Amino acid sequence: MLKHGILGLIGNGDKTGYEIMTVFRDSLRHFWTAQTSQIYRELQTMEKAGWISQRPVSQTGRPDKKVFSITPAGREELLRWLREDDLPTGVRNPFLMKTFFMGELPTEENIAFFKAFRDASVFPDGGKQASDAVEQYRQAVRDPEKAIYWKLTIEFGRMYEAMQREWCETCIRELEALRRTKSGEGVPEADAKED
Amino acid sequence: MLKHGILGLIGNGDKTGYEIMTVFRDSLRHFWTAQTSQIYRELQTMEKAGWISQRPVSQTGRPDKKVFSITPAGREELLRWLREDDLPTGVRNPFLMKTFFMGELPTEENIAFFKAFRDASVFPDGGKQASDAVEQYRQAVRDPEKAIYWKLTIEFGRMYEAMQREWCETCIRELEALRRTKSGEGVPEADAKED
DNA sequence: ATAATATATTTCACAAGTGGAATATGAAGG
DNA sequence: CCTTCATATTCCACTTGTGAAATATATTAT
Repeated sequence: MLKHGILGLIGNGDKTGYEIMTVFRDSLRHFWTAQTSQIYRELQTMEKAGWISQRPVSQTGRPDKKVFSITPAGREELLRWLREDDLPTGVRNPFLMKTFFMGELPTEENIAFFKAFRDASVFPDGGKQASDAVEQYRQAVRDPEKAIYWKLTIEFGRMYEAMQREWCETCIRELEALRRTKSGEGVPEADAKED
Repeated sequence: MLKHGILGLIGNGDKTGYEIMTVFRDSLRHFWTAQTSQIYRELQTMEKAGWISQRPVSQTGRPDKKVFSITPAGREELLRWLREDDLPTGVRNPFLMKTFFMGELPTEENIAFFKAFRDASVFPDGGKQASDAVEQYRQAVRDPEKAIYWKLTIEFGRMYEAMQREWCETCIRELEALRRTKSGEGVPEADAKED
């Protein structure tokens, strides 16, 4: 997948490894993260596969750089990938993994965990920074239609965050109810009017 | 993370590699997937690390098996991991990666993609099968409090699916609007009464 | 001066995950 | 009888990702 992400970025215009790294860091981080080392490695593999080609550009006042362009074979591969319908495998949610085993810890600690998780956010600004990055990228690429899709990914990020917050609230409610049950253990049902 | 998931499962009661595989396949698949080979490999590493210990059990009518138990060191590690607060790195959403580059394909094709994605589901039964698995697992473990956390992970799955469907609807709406704009290009606004 | 920052790329050891095959046993179904 | 299924484990080649450092140049801030 990372390969194809990089391929797509180069497809939108020639880029150096460094530029690709900054795009991942600034614009795609809400749905994909990648180490610099990984990006440069993939670039090498992709060049060997003939998807992209390299052109050295010497600069004054800056280190020289290697500009990558997509080849016809690369463009073909990009379209093939976009059309391929292999629901990609491998869900992997570390937070749910922890949640699953939280019964090992005291309820109190878990309530605190969910409160912290609820208040954490990838979009602390409601996605403004991400939207700005898309806007900038759009001007560079000069294709307003593509920007629609970029915005949709940001919208997903926003909706995901909202859902996650809601889920955390559910968790907190459930655990607070559990806490009440435990503290009230053995007490004869004085008043069943509790909701 | 997989290591700790396996550790947690063994912490809930002795298990063979095969049993762990079935739990991942039947109950945790909505938030974590793992290959059999990976599970057995992790078991080896964990034994070397002293987190778990092995006990061979010969069976008649079945191949012999190796039953793993958690050690005191393993239990300690499990609690350490649960309390550790390293927001684990690495978001990775292949669907959003595709969405980001969909501008390469005709709008029509993308609408079809989102419709198919909207109708696909990990919980085609609304989570009933997962809930049943939890119920069964609860009876095996005999700790009703733990089941609360298991149900919370299923609830997350349900909310995630709902959110995803909603997002797909948004995508479809946006793209259908775009399609209308394109087909209506150059045509003077004959009737603005379209919704 | 000099320290930090931004640009730009490479290397390396390691950990984690994939996908497939191979091996073995007995039960159940046709 | 033969195949398929469920149990049970192992091995292997490969890809992907992590984390950290090393190297180099020039600008900007202290």
